[in-house]
Amino acid sequence: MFKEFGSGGLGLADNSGARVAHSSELDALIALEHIGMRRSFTRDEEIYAEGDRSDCWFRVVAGTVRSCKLLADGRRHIPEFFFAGDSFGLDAADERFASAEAVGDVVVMRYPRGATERLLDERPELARRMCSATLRGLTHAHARMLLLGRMTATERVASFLLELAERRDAKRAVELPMSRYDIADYLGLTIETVSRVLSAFKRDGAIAVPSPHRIEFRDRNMLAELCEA
Amino acid sequence: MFKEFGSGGLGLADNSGARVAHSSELDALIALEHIGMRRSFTRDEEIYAEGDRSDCWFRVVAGTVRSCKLLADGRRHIPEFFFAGDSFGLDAADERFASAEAVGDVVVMRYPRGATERLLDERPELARRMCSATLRGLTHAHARMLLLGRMTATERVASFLLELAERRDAKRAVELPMSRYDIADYLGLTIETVSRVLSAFKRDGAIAVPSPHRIEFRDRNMLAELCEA
DNA sequence: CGCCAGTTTGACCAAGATCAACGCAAGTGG
DNA sequence: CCACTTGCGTTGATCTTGGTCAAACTGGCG
Repeated sequence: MFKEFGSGGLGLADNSGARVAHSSELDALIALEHIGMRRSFTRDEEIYAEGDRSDCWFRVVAGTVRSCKLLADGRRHIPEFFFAGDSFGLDAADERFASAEAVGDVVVMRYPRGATERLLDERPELARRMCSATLRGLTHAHARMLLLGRMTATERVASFLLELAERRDAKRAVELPMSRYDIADYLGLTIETVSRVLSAFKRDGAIAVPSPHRIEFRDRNMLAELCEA
Repeated sequence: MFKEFGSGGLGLADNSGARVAHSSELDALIALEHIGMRRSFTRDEEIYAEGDRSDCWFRVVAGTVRSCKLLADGRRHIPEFFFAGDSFGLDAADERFASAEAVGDVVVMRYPRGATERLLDERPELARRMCSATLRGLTHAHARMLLLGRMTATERVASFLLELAERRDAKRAVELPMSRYDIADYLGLTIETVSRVLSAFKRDGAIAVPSPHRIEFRDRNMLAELCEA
């Protein structure tokens, strides 16, 4: 069910686009790289906080980023994970709705908002790309609402594993860079439920779990059947 | 918590924008109106179906539209309602992810995709507006994920009432154009739970319900406290 | 070796779903 | 004009899924 992902890439690392960027587009992408700055973060470090001014956006170079939203009583929700090549932090409001944190060690490019907007004015092709990345993000958000609103715990975990596999282009196994807490808060469940569902999948021979952060697919069909609309 | 809404308007009916459109922008918006066609739909009529080619998008002129996603076993989810002034159906994928249906009698403007794209190429201001409407839609989607993933039934219904009131600019009372089924599928609950929560609010003096489709606020604070992050 | 964080497992509990009955107003047809 | 139906909405009783609380396991590291 997950054909569309994240806020997506913008093209440099984009291997899903049908056409190769022609030269003016390529120029634009190179120009974009010039206004960006490389930044590194370590595990659990905050890239930006809820309520910060959203005066820049990012692209993941390496590692995994989670965005987080906290409720007053401590309940946490993770609207999205971002992997290498994904953009994040491009926001309509000028205050951050959610924070962004490094799941492990992370390298990102940071693009200031002002310079980006000037660039977009000059390069309509780039603006187009940016817009369609946002649109893809919206599609993905809709798929996630369906998951959170109407799917069972089993279906959620199965969808999650397959989504991850597809995003990371993994056929036989998938690395889980995030903790059970992160997975639970992404899926609207508790760590115990996530753990139990994974154990059930293991029992049923759908997956193997050689280490808590690695899942091997044994019967991918079984998982796929669980989450098809 | 709901400061940002739907896929938003694009300007003609937009009273929230800080600046008045200057003349070239206005031209662009008028040009947009020229490529649109007025269409009417009656209660429960389908505006487009899941899987249709997404070769156009719409703006609601009057009435309420729901978008719908059906799971194989009949479970339904409503990712979004659209009211007068909201745009919908602008999609990244070229197949519709969800259908759109008229909640009651509805009038919409229909804009073909091709003509829109040509217009956007000529009018960067309009493209900018379009893009930021999409971005607002994404913010709203994130708020909805939080609701579906982490909020209780009581909090969901309270948020829903306040969201509706804010979107329709209603201070003391709000009209519910949709059925309890629609509300339930929007909030990831059942009709029974929605009904029970409304009854509880009534008992507690937070609202009055003179008719099933009209809610009057008696203690808005009580509702607000229930859903603040 | 023992500690610690993260994960798993088990026993129990509760929020919300399900199933079923009832209410109520708007049609409909005799 | 009044029975009868029909489509929603409400309420109540019971059940289930997933949450809560608590204990046990596991692998890495001082």
